[in-house]
Amino acid sequence: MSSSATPRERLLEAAGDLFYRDGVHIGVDALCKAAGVSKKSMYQLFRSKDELIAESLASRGPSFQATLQPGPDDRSPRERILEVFERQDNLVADGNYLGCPYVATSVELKDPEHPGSVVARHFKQQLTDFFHRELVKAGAEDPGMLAIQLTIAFDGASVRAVVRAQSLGGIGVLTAGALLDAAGVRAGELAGHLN
Amino acid sequence: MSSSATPRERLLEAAGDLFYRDGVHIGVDALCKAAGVSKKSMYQLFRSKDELIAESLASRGPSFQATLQPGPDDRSPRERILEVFERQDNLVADGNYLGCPYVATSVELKDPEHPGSVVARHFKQQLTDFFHRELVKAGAEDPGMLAIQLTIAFDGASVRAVVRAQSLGGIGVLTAGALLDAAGVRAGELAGHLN
DNA sequence: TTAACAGTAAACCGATCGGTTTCTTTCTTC
DNA sequence: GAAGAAAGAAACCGATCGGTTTACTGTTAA
Repeated sequence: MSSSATPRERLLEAAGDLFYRDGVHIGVDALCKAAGVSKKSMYQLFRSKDELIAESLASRGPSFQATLQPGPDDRSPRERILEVFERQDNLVADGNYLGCPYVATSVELKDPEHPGSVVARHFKQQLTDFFHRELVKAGAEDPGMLAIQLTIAFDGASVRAVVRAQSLGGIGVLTAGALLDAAGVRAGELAGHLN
Repeated sequence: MSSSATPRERLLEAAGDLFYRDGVHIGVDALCKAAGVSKKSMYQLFRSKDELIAESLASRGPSFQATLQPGPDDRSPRERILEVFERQDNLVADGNYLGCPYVATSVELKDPEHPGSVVARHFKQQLTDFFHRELVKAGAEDPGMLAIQLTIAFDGASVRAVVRAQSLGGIGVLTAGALLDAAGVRAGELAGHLN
């Protein structure tokens, strides 16, 4: 039950929800009310609203990662990469999708030195790193470059879902597939199978 | 000189600048002060701040289009498409790039029915339409799909520039090129030259 | 000359902003 | 049961929010 969680946990959860749903400009009063925590407690637990923004983003990192990235299995790197885009497609299709929380926060904050922007940059890099690991396994020629291209496809698809306010209908998966095709990363292929 | 422009023009210009630089949550007082227009005049010229957001976005549409899309020339569709990504690369490299104004506004507003979001959706479609026209000229197999993929690459590259707060270094051009490669749209090729 | 108009400056409205403070309740731990 | 810490409720701070109103200043046109 949520009221049994500590004030800190309740604040982080409410902040994650409300900053995502309404944007980081939502007021501290509304946030504390939603969390069932007094402002006094909030300002004892966090130095400022800005710090709460950053910490709430950071606390959701592992959960977002688990949502998007498949755990270890024996599928090919290409399949595991495309799985990320399929999961994104499902997230969008489920409704209430308002874009990648890290991107949204970065865009709203404007300042790249804001603690929230720093956290966002860090977690965005983790998705690129996942792509990179898989591409190395696949023996891709330029895994660094291709991992960035896939991240671009991911964020571009996310933006499309937000701007058009509709489902992606597999266009993200297709775009990622096209990028993998262009780089010669084929299905079922592992580095050891080459040559 | 800007003070010789009409109050309406001054408001639209200041709104375009400040909503982009600081976000749409900037106050009406600061905006009117920057425009050198009284709040009374503003509320006579625009029904609400929300309408001003939408109108300022719309008034900048043609200028943004001219900045990104090449005019008629005799280069190949592929070259003209890649030109868009080169111009985006230059925009980012010039500094003070805070992402596509339409995407930023959509993300900040959250509500897809907000008049600003409607305008943003409309102008984003115009970029996709440009890609589509060029791809038809090039005789691409599925110009509608590919035009969307290119728009995804464009917005993904834009997001990357914002989140990482650094130049793109040609990654957008390369990503678009890879998508065109995967679809078989080659340099110097026009529909009439096929077969 | 004067009446109408367009525009600015600034006060004003209730509400909310981020943040602090005071007071009270609740819970733990002897 | 008493002492002490933790945390909630709510008042409070100056500033700002979107929006309205009043009062004054130019310009224009009859």
